[in-house]
Amino acid sequence: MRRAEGAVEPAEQGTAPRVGPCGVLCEDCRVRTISVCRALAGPALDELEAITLRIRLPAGRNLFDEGDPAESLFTLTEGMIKVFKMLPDGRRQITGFLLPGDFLGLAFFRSYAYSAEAVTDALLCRFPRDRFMALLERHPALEKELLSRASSELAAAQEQMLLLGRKSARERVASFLLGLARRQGAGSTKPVALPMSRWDIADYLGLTVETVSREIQAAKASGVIAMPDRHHFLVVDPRRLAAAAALG
Amino acid sequence: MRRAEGAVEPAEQGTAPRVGPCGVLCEDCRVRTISVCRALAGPALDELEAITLRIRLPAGRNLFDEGDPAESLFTLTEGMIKVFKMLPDGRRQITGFLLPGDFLGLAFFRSYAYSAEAVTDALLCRFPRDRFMALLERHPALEKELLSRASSELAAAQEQMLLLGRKSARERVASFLLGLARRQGAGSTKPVALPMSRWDIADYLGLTVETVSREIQAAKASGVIAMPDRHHFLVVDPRRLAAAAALG
DNA sequence: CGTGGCGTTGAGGTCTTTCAACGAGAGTGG
DNA sequence: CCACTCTCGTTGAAAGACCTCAACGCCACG
Repeated sequence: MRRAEGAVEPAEQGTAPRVGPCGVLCEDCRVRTISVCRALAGPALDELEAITLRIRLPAGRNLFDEGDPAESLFTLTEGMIKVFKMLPDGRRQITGFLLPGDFLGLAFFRSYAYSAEAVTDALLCRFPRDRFMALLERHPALEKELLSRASSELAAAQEQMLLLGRKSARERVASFLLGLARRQGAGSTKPVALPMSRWDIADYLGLTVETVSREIQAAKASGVIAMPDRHHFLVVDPRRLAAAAALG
Repeated sequence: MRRAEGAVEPAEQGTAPRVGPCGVLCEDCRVRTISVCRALAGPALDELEAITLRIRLPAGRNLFDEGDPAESLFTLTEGMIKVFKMLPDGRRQITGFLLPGDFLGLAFFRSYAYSAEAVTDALLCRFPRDRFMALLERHPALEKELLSRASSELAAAQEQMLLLGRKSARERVASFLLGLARRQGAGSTKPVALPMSRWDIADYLGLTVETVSREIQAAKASGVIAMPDRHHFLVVDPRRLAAAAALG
């Protein structure tokens, strides 16, 4: 869990695409970056672009730790990031898995209240905190967008509290699979990516790996889902999966 | 759980204090209201005051239900409110207990994502949603304050996820008591109010009433806390209580 | 004085965890 | 190429923390 020294480069400003750490994908990833930032910043896009740094984070590398000074904010443009808190004795609770487009580091505090680590290789936009805050002053629309996102995150957090406090192991796993399928916009034929380890799933659902493994096997055996391999699944029976998730 | 018809009155505008449902406390509660709203609105106070309605909510009455159209936002000025989500079969998860000064109903959605109910008799300021949003447009400082509060709430939610997902019953109860004591700014001699029922505590900590009762008794028996009565406690041994809470 | 909600306590049950073993696959180095 | 090691994932058996069911005391209330 060493600190990220992930390749950092200033945002593209000239016309010719530079070859960065992303190699040939660089121009493509720039397009995606702009698309994600536009969703975030709207009319403030140009100014946001000007303070954007691009970061590549290899799988397993951590972005920052709980307690680190919160010097940057991020948006994820590609890959998956996990966000978690730990107890002194090593117990861990993953509070979220981030997908492209998600915002990270919304902290009005001096230091991060949680740690963040790459699940898969990831690409992020990094914004220096002070410059981002200055941008916020000039663009109320950006602030409103952030408030809206914070509001959504809060709703998701409350849903997760319901899961952790009141759902059985079977319901937790079903809810998790269903949520993942929905976020990835999967029909019942398209396989859903499950890139995180069973340990990560367990720490997200407040269970042990063994229980997670058993429940996934049970779901497979009952024909609710199918698994082409251990890191992809198909929702075979959405109705039964939803029922198993105890949707409220 | 009927809907709140709690006495609603327009905010004071004249000079002479009207006698409202709060009776003789009205002027006092107006002072408190303004103080709370100033913390929220800063320089926008006057405009906020102009759209403020005061509500009195008796203990046990609910303010709104999950799914209701989100027509209002609130701040609590006195008493305690609980916020919760439910599953179709009746299982309940309380996601927070609100104290005076706390903001409620921060939803950029059409409807509330949770229910809210008074734990004790409560006084609130109610802001019509559309007028509040219009105010937000004109006062970026107010928006920033909201973002800051949302950010704090998110941090608290993550802390609670850690509790629900990874802490033992003993640790949960200890964390809860400690958190309550801190929020009420209690020294080790001043009793801390515990106005909610054991059922509420259980639904907040993801436990059963019986387990909550047993753990509270155990804490009492071990001399970590003392209880003058069933709804107040004293932190006798802060160090041991903190240790029992598995602080991270 | 009966009734009902709240809180506590006891005994037994069960769901999840703990402990343990094993197979598959990836990376290493001789 | 082949041991060797390590992580990941799965499965089984046993243990335990918390839940369920039940009974009881207390207090407010009609």
